[in-house]
Amino acid sequence: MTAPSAASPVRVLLCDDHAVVRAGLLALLGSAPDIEVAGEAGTGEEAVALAAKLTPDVVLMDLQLGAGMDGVEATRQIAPTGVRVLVLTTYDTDADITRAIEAGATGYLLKAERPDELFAAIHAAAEGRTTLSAPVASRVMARMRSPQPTLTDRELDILGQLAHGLGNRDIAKALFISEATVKTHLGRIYDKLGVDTRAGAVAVAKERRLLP
Amino acid sequence: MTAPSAASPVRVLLCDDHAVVRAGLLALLGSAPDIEVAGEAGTGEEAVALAAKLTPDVVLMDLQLGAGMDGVEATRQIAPTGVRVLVLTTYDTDADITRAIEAGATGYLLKAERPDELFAAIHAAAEGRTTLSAPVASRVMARMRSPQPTLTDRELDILGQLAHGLGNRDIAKALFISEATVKTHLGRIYDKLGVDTRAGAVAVAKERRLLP
DNA sequence: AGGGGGGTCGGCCGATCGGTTGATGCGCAG
DNA sequence: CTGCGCATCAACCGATCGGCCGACCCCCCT
Repeated sequence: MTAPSAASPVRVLLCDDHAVVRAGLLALLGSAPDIEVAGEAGTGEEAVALAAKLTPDVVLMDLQLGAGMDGVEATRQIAPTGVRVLVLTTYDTDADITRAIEAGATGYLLKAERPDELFAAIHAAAEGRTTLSAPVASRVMARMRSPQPTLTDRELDILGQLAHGLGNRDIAKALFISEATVKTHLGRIYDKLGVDTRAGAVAVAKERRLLP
Repeated sequence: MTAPSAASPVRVLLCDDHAVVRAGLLALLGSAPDIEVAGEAGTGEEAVALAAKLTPDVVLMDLQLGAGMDGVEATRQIAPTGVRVLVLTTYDTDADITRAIEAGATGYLLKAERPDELFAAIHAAAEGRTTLSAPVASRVMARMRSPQPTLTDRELDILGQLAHGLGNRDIAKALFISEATVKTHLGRIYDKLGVDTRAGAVAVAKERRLLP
């Protein structure tokens, strides 16, 4: 190791909406001598504020934060300030990974990861190095090889209404466009999702977590 | 308190597929003097085996356990042995709550709960008393007042196929029944879910986690 | 100026869906 | 025995969907 273990510890800000998980992480990280928990946040808004106030070395960020700002949005606001964001979440969905990375996350770990990997990843993140959990790395590579088609914002709008079970006419009214336009978008959505029915599109959308 | 705090501590078995959460809970519960972690399990199968071997006072059970046996099934196997099962999970979905309770869970806590509530709930569970997180209790009460319609097994079959985006003809073929029967079931499913389209049914099904 | 991607429309038509009514057989509790 | 719930099937009809054309506009980029 080139990094001295007796040097100043890495200061970490926890962000998770589950109090039990926060408390658990707090206790867990407390057992690592060279890691210090500088603060805790239960919401995205709190995380952004505390990251600015405490300027920790690393923010440990969950993506699902219940109501309000989600982890991706919080990451998008924190990353530009120079504070490293290490995502620690449950899901390894393509959409989550992509959004987190393009929001500026330094690393992406799964909660299923071994604790010592978590410690290592925190130190890596503090130095700006990227760490990805194995399944995440795999998915990233897979995506590189065969790029998934990306839905446009408008297509996601249509998909959102579709997931509420609305018919074409109602979707049209909800989005202030004509029914013909809805059908055009739907056709493209089917193409991109590899599907040919509404129900199938909703299923794939829920599966890939394309919708909130 | 009638319970002496200096008496033998409550022995707890952790079951969660996330190593980080397990380690965190381990550290967290270690800080409670009258709670002792007797073991950890990362899968349902492990939990069942360890519950039989260690006979802890309480099993802290997550419902989502990744692949293999889920938390409900594990609970169903552990509860009859007399070992209390305290569910500690993320979601407060009607379906999850119902299934866990009817599987024999003694309590149902959310990970968003405060740690001291968790400690209290563990002690309560050890004595056979039930603890429910506030949102869970609310949902249980709401369900009591206006009982949600329950889908029959067959209807869940149809719903499962529907969630794959199949058309009526394909659903019929997949389940070895006639298209007419599929439509009859669908009509009842629409009624029960308060919906009138296939896409809507899929959305509600995914929302309430009626499907695996 | 040209080109491309995204969003917006319209029309057409066959296939499918959604709703309804009615009927049969089965198991189970009162 | 007699309901009752559940699963199964049939036939019908209007409404909707899905797929296929082609078209226009706007913005960004080369």
